[in-house]
Amino acid sequence: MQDAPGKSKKFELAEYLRQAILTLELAPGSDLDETALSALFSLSRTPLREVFRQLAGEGYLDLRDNRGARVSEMSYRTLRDFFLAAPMIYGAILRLAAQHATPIQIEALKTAQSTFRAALRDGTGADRALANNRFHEITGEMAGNVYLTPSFHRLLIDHARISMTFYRPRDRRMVDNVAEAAAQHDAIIAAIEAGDEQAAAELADAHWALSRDRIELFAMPTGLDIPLGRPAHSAKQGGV
Amino acid sequence: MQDAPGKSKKFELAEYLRQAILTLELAPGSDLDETALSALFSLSRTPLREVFRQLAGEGYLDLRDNRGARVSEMSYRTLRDFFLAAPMIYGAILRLAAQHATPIQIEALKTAQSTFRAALRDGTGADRALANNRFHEITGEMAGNVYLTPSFHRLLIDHARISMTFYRPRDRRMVDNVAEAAAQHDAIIAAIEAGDEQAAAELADAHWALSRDRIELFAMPTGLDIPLGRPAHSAKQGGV
DNA sequence: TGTATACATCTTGTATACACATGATATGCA
DNA sequence: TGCATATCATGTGTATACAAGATGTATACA
Repeated sequence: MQDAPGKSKKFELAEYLRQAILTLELAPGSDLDETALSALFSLSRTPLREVFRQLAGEGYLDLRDNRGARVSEMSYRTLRDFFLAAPMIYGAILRLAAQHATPIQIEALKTAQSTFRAALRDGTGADRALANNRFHEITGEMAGNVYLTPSFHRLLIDHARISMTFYRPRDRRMVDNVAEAAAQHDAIIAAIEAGDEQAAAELADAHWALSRDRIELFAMPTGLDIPLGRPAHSAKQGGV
Repeated sequence: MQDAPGKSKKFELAEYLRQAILTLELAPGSDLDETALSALFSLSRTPLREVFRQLAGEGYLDLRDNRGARVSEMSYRTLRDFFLAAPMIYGAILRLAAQHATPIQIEALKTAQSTFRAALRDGTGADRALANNRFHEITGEMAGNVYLTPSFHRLLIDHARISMTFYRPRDRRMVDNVAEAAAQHDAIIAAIEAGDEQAAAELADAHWALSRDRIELFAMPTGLDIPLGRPAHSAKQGGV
């Protein structure tokens, strides 16, 4: 699966783990088996363990002495911490992005945005989350502040996982919400291209407000329209 | 030197490297020799390399493929980035610290502060930098926000290194400046203990303003009171 | 039946040997 | 003399073997 040595095996492994964690293919808190992964990627345990330590540093994994690696946890505590930190950090990132973005980076951002829109139309939830993640990572590169980047990356990791957790593609309001998020991305691109840092900062706030709304839609769904006494699990609703 | 196995050798090594980097004992950009360190800590290269990767994740080291580890660089760019990010992050940290600090943490902070004052009186520059670093690390623990912590730690690393670079213990104004910083620490403790987040946030700003002043004192020294033609390096000025 | 201890098994941690990449020096050719 | 290529030295990257620690199970005893 990953024997094409276009990049090093370590890089492939790290990339796989990152994607799998972002898309919840590897659930928060789940254990990673060194021997199994080592066999799967035909890589010995030595470099594999180095990758573990690196990903732990990036916030994807937790390492416990003598007891192996786990995908980093998500709790209600982290959700609260998340929405405290995210608007501040992201506001700063977009402000700096508007100041410093290069034409090449702006092109990359536009490309990422069309990938994101394509994922909204045709892709799976994982495609959508990864494309969205890529879009925001580029804004981080534009900002180019080494002191903000580490926290921003941690935020992006859990942003992807929170989105994967709370998004319901069957809920019309969710779909509308995400469509609006895509529109905000376009506005973000415009603000950055214009070098309008004030607009960029305001869009950052709006983008997180929308994200909070999405979670509230999940936490407070519309009531089920089913009379009492009729078992809910028999309410079949058809295909994809 | 480190054969007391109170903690694991890996931990000892990591701790040594962190301290050495914070105090500029290991200069920014300098190369680390795996074999030499491996011999020095009587630890094989395998665990040593794992420590390298971890410290790279924490921002102490840069890893380059096939070309070993280096102490992470400091440039004029990082200095600018630093003072952009620091007030925002530290303001948030102190705000949250004022909200969440536990009595035990407040005790730890007071202890750290007396250690810091002791270092000001009797200690070396390195003692002072490490004690100051510890003080601020505790405020980070108090805030307890996993998304802010990584950036805050990066800031603290370079804060220590910047302080070590720019502090002149022979300059009276520098000494006054640092004494005022110590007074601010006391005020920070008081604000946290009182749960006064507004005061804490304002102190964060003031603390960074003072730090900027310190660097300006270095960049713009008082003119040498020596007639032209007399070589500066012969101006001997006596002991510690 | 419940608890504690010893043993077996599995997993993680470290050391060592070797393979591979990089950079410096030397050698051949124009 | 200048440049290109070959060779070698140094140091990084990986695999494997073994040691040490942790967990689960079975047995003995209260």
